[in-house]
Parts: sequence; C-alpha cells; structure tokens
Amino acid sequence: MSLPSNAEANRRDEVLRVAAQLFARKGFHATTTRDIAEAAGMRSGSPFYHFRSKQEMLKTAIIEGVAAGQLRIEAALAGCIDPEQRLRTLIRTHLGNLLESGCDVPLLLYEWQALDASERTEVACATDRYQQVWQDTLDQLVAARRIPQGHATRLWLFGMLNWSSQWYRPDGGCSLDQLANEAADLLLRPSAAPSPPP
Amino acid sequence: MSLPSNAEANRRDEVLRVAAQLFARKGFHATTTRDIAEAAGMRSGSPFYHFRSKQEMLKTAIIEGVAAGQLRIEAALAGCIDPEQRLRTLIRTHLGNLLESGCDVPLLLYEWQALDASERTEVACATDRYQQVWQDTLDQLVAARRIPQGHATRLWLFGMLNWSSQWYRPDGGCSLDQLANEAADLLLRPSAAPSPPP
DNA sequence: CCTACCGATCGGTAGG
DNA sequence: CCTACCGATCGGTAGG
Repeated sequence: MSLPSNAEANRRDEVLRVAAQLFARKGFHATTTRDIAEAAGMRSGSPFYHFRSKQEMLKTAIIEGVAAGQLRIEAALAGCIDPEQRLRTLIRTHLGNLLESGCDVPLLLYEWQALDASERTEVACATDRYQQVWQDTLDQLVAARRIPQGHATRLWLFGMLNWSSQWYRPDGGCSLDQLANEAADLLLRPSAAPSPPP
Repeated sequence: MSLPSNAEANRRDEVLRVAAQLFARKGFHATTTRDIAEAAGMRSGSPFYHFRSKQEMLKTAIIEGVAAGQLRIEAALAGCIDPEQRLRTLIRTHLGNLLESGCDVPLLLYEWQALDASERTEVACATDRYQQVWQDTLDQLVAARRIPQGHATRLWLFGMLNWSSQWYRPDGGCSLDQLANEAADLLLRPSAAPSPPP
C-alpha cells in the first residue's frame, strides 16, 4: 500500500477543479469526460486514473464545493452576534460562493439529479450542515419579529439567492455587496421601536 | 401544399407533451429521443416526422409552456385590481404553473441553456411577456410602500418561487394556497395606517 | 498518465 | 409513421 504522492493529489485536484467548472457552466450531461481531460491537459482516458467514473467526479465536486462554501461562511460569521448582521453576512457570503470567480470548486445546485440514491445521501449530509446555521439565524429573526413565521422561509431565501446564478452578470454594474443588501432589505422588517406602545 | 390533418396535429401535440414532461423530470440531455418515442407509443425514428430535431422539441416545449402559463395568469387576474391581491394571485398561479400536475406542457426553467443563440432569442420573447405583468404589479406595490425599492426585486421573487420545484412535494402536507400566501407575506410590509402621523 | 481500443448508445435519415 | 440503418460520440478499460 502506498499513499498518493503530493504530485498525484495535485493532479487529482486539478481534474476536480476543471470538472466542477465545466459542470457548473454546461451541466453534467453536456460535459464529456474528454472535455474534462482536455481542460486538465490530459488525454481522454486519464481522468479515470483519478476517478472511477464521471459520476464520482460530480459527487466529489458537489461535496467539496459545499464544504468550501461552508468554510467561507464560518470564517465570515466569526465574531458576529447580531442576528440581522449574521443574516446579511450569510447572504453576502452565499452570493460570493455562487457567483464570485475564483471559487475553485463552485456550488453545483442543479446537478445532483444525475446522482444515484446512495450518492444523493452523501450529498445530503453536506448540504444539511450548510443549512443549519441559516435556520438558526432565521429562527432568531422570527423571534425578534424581524421576519414573519413560516415553514418554508429558509427555502424561499435559498431560492432567491440561488436563482441569481441564472441572471447575475459581473459586468452588470451591480456589486454583490449591493445585491446582498437588497435581498436582506426585502426580507427584514424594520426593527420595532425600543419603547412599547402605551 | 397541404395543411396538417387533425390527426397529425394531435400526434404532434402528444409528442410535445411527453417530451416536455421528460425534459422537466430528467433534463434535456438525460432524455433521449428514444425515451420520447417510447412514451408517445412510437418507434425511435418517428418523432422526427413531427420535429426536425430534439432541440426543436425543446424550444417548442419551452415556448408553449410559457404561453400556457401566461394564459392561466391572465385568466386568474381578470377583474383583480388591488395590487396586493394581484401579487397574491400571480404567486399562486405561478406556483400552479410550476408544480401542479395536469400541466400538459410544464414550465422548463433550466433547460434553455441547451438552445443555441437564435432559439434563445425566440424564447426570450415569450418570457419577456410573462414577466411584464409582474413588474407592473411590483412597481405599484413599491409606490404604495408595501415592498422596498430595488433593482432586482422581480428576479428575487422569481427565484423564491422557481426554486420550489426543487423541494416541493405534493404529499408534504402544505397546499399551494398556503405556500403562496406564505411567500407573499414574506415580501409584503403591513399597509400603512390610514391616518398620517402628526 | 498515455496508447489504443471496445461496446453501447445517441441523434438523425432514406425509403417506403 | 415504421424499418433499417449510419456515422459520430460517449464512458470506460487493458496494458504498459
């Protein structure tokens, strides 16, 4: 038995990176393993030295993308206590995870349908963790009457944000900071006056 | 020259219907023309008697799906004046367009990427019309201070609603009426008191 | 990681 | 609309 060498691991990461970007841009089924090989500077059979199958590339890309996004969220949230500020930070960071170039492994939101049942279960574990901190923050804001109650609020919110990958263009003259604040303003009610009514 | 017979047109509609449903459920690239033929009770080459290519089936399905949804929206909105009520009706009807079974030709939100440039232009004409009535209603609600200003409000709203196709399950114990009202409540501020402050 | 290749499947067509 | 078929391409593998 031998552990993978550093060089080998780096090549594997490179394959994963280009695969994830192609999956994000063209979709899983519209991307061929030959596309991936070419983008990684390899011959057509070589990606299969690193991954058993195209589906395994997808599963790994989804899970690593979510994990990387989760790390960025935890870092951005460090030391942030106020629920409104936490929500704004979550929204801004999530938009970055979705839209900002330089994401080595982008979030792949729509491609999980190409996975089979057991792979979906693995992916669900990663996404459940990603959503937990959102739910906690939303619960606090409901308690503070900054947003209305509702079963689906977290899902509505993810929808708002995730759909931006269908329309956002970096050259559109609207920064992610602006967009993030606009989205938060759409959800948040003004905070109640500090003194109660007579 | 001969016009298509009724029987021929009916078969074409049947091909389109099953193609649209397969595209919606599995995605364009994961659906084969043989899947479509089988679902329509034909042999593998026969769909091409009605459509020049698989892409033409997709383009037609998208445009007809949007047009059918548009008709349902116009019918539901007839005689409805109040902006809040109009928004609630738009949301409820759009969720029906997305999620309700019995949609012969469902809305295909994500598959337009498989089209080429000229086909996308045709699709854009149909979707622009679909969005116009939404924008008008949102503008009225901004003027009435029921929702905050923002460049992207219509896009946030469509995101909220469209993402529901990723998580909504009809047996989940939540009706579309409930969901629609919850979504509207998330957006709408309470209307201002009728008398102005001193 | 490359060379060389395989079996399967795909979109699409000719001819009737 | 069916039969019969084609050329291209696909995911994946054996052997080195």
